[in-house]
Amino acid sequence: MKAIDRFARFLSQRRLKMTKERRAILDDVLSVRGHFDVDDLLARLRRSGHHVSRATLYRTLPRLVESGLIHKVEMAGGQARYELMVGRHHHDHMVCLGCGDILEFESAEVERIQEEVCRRKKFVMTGHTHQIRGFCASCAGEGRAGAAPRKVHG
Amino acid sequence: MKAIDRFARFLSQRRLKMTKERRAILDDVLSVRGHFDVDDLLARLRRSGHHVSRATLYRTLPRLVESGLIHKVEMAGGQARYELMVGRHHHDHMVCLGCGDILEFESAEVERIQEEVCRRKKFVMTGHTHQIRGFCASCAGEGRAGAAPRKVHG
DNA sequence: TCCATACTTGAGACTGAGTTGCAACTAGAA
DNA sequence: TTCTAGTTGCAACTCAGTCTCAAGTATGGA
Repeated sequence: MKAIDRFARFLSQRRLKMTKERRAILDDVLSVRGHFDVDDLLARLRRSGHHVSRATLYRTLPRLVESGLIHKVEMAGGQARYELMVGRHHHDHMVCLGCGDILEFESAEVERIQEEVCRRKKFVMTGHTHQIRGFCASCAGEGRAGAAPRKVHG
Repeated sequence: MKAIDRFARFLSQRRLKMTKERRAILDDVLSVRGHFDVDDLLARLRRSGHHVSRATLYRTLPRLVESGLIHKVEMAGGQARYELMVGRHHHDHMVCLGCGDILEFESAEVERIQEEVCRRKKFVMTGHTHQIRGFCASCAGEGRAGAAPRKVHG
């Protein structure tokens, strides 16, 4: 089933509407690979001639997250990033403090341990965040002391 | 070695000064058990007659973190919490979306896997965040649908 | 003990990410 | 086509945290 149809179904199931703004946002999101933030998305939308307001974008992204089409990555410092989840399964992130790059990793074992921990404490898990911070191979190579953290778009 | 002496040494090693504000903040932090945020701390300081400004508190907390006396816990949504690390070692958190409670867990195995992952990708880890979100035993018990997330102090 | 000075402080302005109120607009069921 | 609940853009707002700057102070040295 195509992503747009999944979203349409998701919306109609809760009496929400498929507007041209929502369609434009989803189209754009589907065309990106890797991680993006609100500004990336907004800039790309404008470039492609769609004038979606920042407010609408902020209102739509949670819908896309709920529908399972994208995933929100909470970064330390409070700004969020997103990534497409269509055809992918859960993974966690390594964030480079040098170049801002995000690497992915997954570990069934970590998932298993988490579930075990929750069972032991009778905690009902609804989600988790597992992020490793540090320096990627190339940033570490050029000497991490010199690599000041910077925000990288795109 | 007492915490205050550790902090004094930490400060003098980098030509920073031990002021009465910093002493008051550390005193207060040492008296709390569990997790706290900036407002908790500020309120307690005022109650105990110390008038430390918000700005100073925000300036001092990173120093306490660097010195290893406390640890910063980045919460989803962007507000930070802190916890005393004196005499404790690393652990991660389970955050209850119902009552705001924070449970702790630790797993040497997860740490091991993380290191393995980093080695494989030649990533130099400087830190990590591993948070499980969900509902604690008592909030899950009373039916999680009804438990709206709320912010709890203390 | 006194001094010099680099480090600190408080107040308030500011920032950046995200949210909200509201009047005008619109998707989509009937 | 009509009706109405849901949606939009804008601008004002919130919230956590940062920054500026003038006034104050801890601390090593004379």
